[in-house]
This record gives sequence, C-alpha cells and structure tokens, in this order.
Amino acid sequence: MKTRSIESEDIQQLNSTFADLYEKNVKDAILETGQIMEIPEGEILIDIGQYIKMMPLLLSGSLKILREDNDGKELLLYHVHPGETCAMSITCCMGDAKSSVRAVAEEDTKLIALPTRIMDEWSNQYPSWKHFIMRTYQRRFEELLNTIDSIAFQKLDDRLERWLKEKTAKSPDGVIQITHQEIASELHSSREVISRLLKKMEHQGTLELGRNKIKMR
DNA sequence: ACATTAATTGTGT
DNA sequence: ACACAATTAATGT
Repeated sequence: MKTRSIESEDIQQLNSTFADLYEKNVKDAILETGQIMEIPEGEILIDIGQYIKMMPLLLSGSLKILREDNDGKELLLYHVHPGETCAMSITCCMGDAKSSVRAVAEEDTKLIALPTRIMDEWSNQYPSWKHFIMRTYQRRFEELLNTIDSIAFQKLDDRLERWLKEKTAKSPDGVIQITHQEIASELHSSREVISRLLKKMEHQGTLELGRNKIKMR
C-alpha cells in the first residue's frame, strides 16, 4: 500500500466523485488533512481487532467489508464504491472502538484517508459534510433492509439468477470470472448449494461452466 | 514433457 | 453441512 499527499489530478477526481461536498471549506479541509492511499487488489486495509485510524473517501476501485463468523468464516456485509465512505468507519470513530469488520480492496483502489477525529468537528462546521454522513448511513440502512428481505423472502435460485444477470451486464463478453465459493459468500449461501444450482442451469442450457468462469447465453 | 501440488468443483450421505 | 472424489490449473524439475 502506498501513501502520498494529494495532487492536482486527485482534486479533479474528488470534485467529480464527491459532487455533494460542494462547500469550498470542506474541500479545503479535505485537501489539508487528507492523504492519498493506493491499495492493490486483495490487500487488507483494516482487519478485525485493529483500531480505526482513518475514514476512507473512495476515488476509484472498491472495498469489501466483511465480518468474521464464530468459526472463522467470512461473511460479506457490503461494498464501498467511489463517491462513498464506509459506514462502519463512522461508527467506529465515534466511540474510538476496535474494528469489528475487515476491509479488503476488491480491485486496485485509490482513496483519500481522513483522520477519524475530524468527523465531529466537521459535522458541526460544515452542513454538506453532515449531509454526506447522514446519507451514507441512510443508504446503508436501506441496503440492509433489502438484504434482509431478499434473504427472508426470495428463493435462492431467483437471487442467483438476478445476481448472474447483473454481473453479465457489467462484463462485455458475457463471461464472469469467479469461483462458486465467492458467489456463495456474496449471496450468503454455501458453496455446494451454488454449485448445484449452477449445474442445473447448465443442464437447462442457460449457461456454460468452466473453472473460474461462467458463460451466459 | 512429466510429476507434484494446490485450488476448484462434483456428489453421496 | 460434511466428507471425500474428481477434475483442472499452476508450478517445479
């Protein structure tokens, strides 16, 4: 992981990605206190039990936020995308508690790291910062509700189908590069179940399976 | 090219 | 859910 100070090209990116932080003061404050971090894919940004030192403003790439199960299994909580910050980091720095989650870079990721202590001060000083924090919470909460009722009320094969459709839409050639285990984690299911559902779909001819890849038709 | 090993996927209980 | 078999990809020699 590399750390450096903020340069002019970053400021461009900050403006376009975080358009809601419109106050000049906020931007100045960010430029003054922030550090650019560049994290290669797969690197752990924060692990469980560590103290949170900073809150991230994502410029590019994405993060996975994971919780660890009683017996060491990983459970995906949510993703953090450009223009967002991590809701857990907000919670943690209010009580300066240890992190109960792990944050991993899903792809090569660039972000601005802000020291946690600024949270309070800025919320009082800058309305647009306060709104930004509020919206972060609100969105996370909505997503949480969606997750809950998809788990409670939707059948797994429907969820898998929808998930596949979304992924296919994002990849140009209609081929998804992923393992069954990873899909299972995303959908909060088990690897075997996903394997079997995929197999069924392959027999129906809706897709073609290969190692680490799924081709849709 | 071949053997070894690790990772991923398949299947029965 | 677990245990194990089968298959495939990666790596070393």
